[in-house]
Amino acid sequence: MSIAPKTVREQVTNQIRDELVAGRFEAGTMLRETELANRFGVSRGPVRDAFIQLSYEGYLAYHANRGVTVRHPPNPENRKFITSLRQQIETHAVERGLAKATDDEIDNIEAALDRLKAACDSGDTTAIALQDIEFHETIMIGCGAEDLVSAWRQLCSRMLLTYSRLGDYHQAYREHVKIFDSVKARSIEATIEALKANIK
Amino acid sequence: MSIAPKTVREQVTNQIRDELVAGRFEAGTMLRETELANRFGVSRGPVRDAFIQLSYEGYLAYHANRGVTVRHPPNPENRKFITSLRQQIETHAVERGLAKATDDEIDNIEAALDRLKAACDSGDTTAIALQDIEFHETIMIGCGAEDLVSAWRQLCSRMLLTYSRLGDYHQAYREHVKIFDSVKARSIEATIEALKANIK
DNA sequence: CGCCTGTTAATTGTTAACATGGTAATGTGA
DNA sequence: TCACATTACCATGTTAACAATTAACAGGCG
Repeated sequence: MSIAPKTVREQVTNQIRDELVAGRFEAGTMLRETELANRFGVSRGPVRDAFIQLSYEGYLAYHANRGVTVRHPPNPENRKFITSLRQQIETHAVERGLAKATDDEIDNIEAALDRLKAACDSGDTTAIALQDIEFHETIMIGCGAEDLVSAWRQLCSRMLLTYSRLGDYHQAYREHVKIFDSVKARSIEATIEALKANIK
Repeated sequence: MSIAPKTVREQVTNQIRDELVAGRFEAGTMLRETELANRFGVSRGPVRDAFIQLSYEGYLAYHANRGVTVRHPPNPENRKFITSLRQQIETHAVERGLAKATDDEIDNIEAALDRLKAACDSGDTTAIALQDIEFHETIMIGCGAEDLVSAWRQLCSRMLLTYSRLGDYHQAYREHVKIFDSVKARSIEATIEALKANIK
């Protein structure tokens, strides 16, 4: 269920997010509604909506009457702390909800894993970063933790601004396979173990 | 620095947020752009912007082409977990940044405390809830943790949907005085202690 | 009788024009 | 030459009209 973006706003939002994660804009850069609207061939409305949304996803900073700027990635110390919070949230979700996950939801997670594999095979680091996070999100939703997803996403998003596990992303993929296998086996302990090995 | 809402969007956003925290809308209720736009005497644009923003603050859930609904407050088990995360974030902010807080920032925190006092004196529980959270936010910003504020806010927001420390809000106020005194004395340990006593 | 399909009313999605505000360049005075 | 006020430009803020989508309902078919 790779959400097919239907509305113009979603397409614009996704496109800008992709470019942000790809590092196309330097941190601190001011983004202009008109410029992006022209580039995408749409009006300023959806671009505006996208700016508000991406601000609250953590990628952009909003300044009234002055537009948005690209946020700086978190500093190393905060990164460590954020990673710890992320582990706690995903662990909590698995502990509380893995047992209740339906087969349908397991299928969704497997589909997310497939998309991650495709991204890894293509070598497109931006796609890998986004699919990586989406895989984890699918697990959380499968565990019935939609409640925590938005806060969790806030924490992860900006980490992506310097996503660079590029070293060996096939290793990263293998870690995710391991996570999925544990999920499929409905083993809470093994899943948490695998998650901890992956989130770092 | 009680942010004076300048744009229509900010006013609309604040107004809707107030009503949400006040419990004016039942959880699951669908909010209509036109209705609110008429009530506030503005066009649908700013209301739309407010919906997107409040969705990402955690109060509303967005459904493409079908508008927004009021989110349900977190269940008791998640509440406990969220409270723990909140404590960790505020503690982390204080540990890393209290020493570097400038006198100006201490003044801002004191101003926030004054506004909380005014709210308590008035007995307006909605205002108390919002000033409570704003006081904590001001501390985090004072400690240079803007980086973590948006995720932190996501966690707190929905808790407000059932803010009910109403029992004795003068006790709550005293707790905040204690926090401020520790902050002013730049005592990291005492501040963390006071925060832990307050966040529960 | 139940299900499917076409229509309709209502709501959100999008657009382009207009209003407002901020920034930076320009010119004036000391 | 520098400080400061003025002004012009450009970007965002807001609006209202128009387009697209949805869900509900009515009619017809199996």
